[in-house]
Amino acid sequence: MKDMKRNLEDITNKLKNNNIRPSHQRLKVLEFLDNNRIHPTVEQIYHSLYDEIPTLSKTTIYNTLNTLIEAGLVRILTIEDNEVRYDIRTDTHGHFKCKSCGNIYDFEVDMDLVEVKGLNGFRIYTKDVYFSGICSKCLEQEDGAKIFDKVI
Amino acid sequence: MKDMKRNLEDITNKLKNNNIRPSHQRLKVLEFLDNNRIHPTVEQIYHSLYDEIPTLSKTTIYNTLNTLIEAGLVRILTIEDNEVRYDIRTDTHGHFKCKSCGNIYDFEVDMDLVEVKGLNGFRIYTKDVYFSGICSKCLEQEDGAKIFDKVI
DNA sequence: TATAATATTGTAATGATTACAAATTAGAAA
DNA sequence: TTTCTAATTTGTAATCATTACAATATTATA
Ligand SMILES: [Mn+2]
Ligand SMILES: [Mn+2]
Ligand SMILES: [Zn+2]
Ligand SMILES: [Zn+2]
Repeated sequence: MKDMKRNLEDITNKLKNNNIRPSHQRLKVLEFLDNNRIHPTVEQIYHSLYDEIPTLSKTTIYNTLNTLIEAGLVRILTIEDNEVRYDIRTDTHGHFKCKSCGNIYDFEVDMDLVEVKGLNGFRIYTKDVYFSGICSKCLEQEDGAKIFDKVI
Repeated sequence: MKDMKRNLEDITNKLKNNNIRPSHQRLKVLEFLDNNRIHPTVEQIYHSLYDEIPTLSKTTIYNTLNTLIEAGLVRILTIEDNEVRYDIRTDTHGHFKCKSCGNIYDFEVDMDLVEVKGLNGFRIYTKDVYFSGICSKCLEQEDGAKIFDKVI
């Protein structure tokens, strides 16, 4: 209870600090991203908030996300064709997509030590890492041989 | 001259070896990807081949690329929202996108040595790396201070 | 050459995102 | 609290990339 309120206050301040009016819709979108760290799509966010906000428009989700991205509070993930996802974590971290369940996991990676060849004289601003494979849950649940045979 | 012919023969064999009929359009698409390592978009490929093949349809470009991807001869790059690109290199390598000129460069990276936390029990199949910043050409050409001030 | 299988083409359909203007809401001022 | 104005939300239309589909053309083989 208290945590919920505190959290909402934090989110409100987060918006205010970035000169973004803390409207009901914006608070709900940011709260959803904070509570559901699943790198959701626009569709997922819209569908999840629709019960609470029956007048909600999908355009508002797009507008809000673009506003949040511009302010650096959210970042966009385009790890695969035809699915754009949104991440409330903006610090450097890697992403793993499970080919079986489709879930996207965060992982920690230190790219500072990685050696690269062919970028002499280049100025690097961002480093993104994207892995894919089968997550531990899917490996446990499903039959090992089955997964091994699956065409990837 | 001779190299061109040889190259075309190689491309034809490449298709045949993968049970893909070496049609005129397919040869031209693959040849373009081989000769122009710029990670082109569908639009770029279409536009470049249109002079040679006036009857060319954009659907053919899509069909051909999907066929080549399925055969593992080409891979798709979705390093940024709203631009899908295609790469004839299918071996593991990194990509750098210049925020100034928009060009995408290949670079060599050894991901085997990279340490990650949070993927215990995961089976990893692919590892992709995507950097962004300013390329050496743009740094040389433009005024340093100007680039530094530019909002990224 | 004749035939059947496959590829190409043009057009229509789909789906995600954006543009835009009207309606609503939030925040400051009175 | 009420009023006023600017910002936000909403619904609809427009745009753009990609795919579906059927007709036409091409290829491989006999
Ligand atoms: Mn993440
Ligand atoms: Mn490449
Ligand atoms: Zn999984
Ligand atoms: Zn550049």
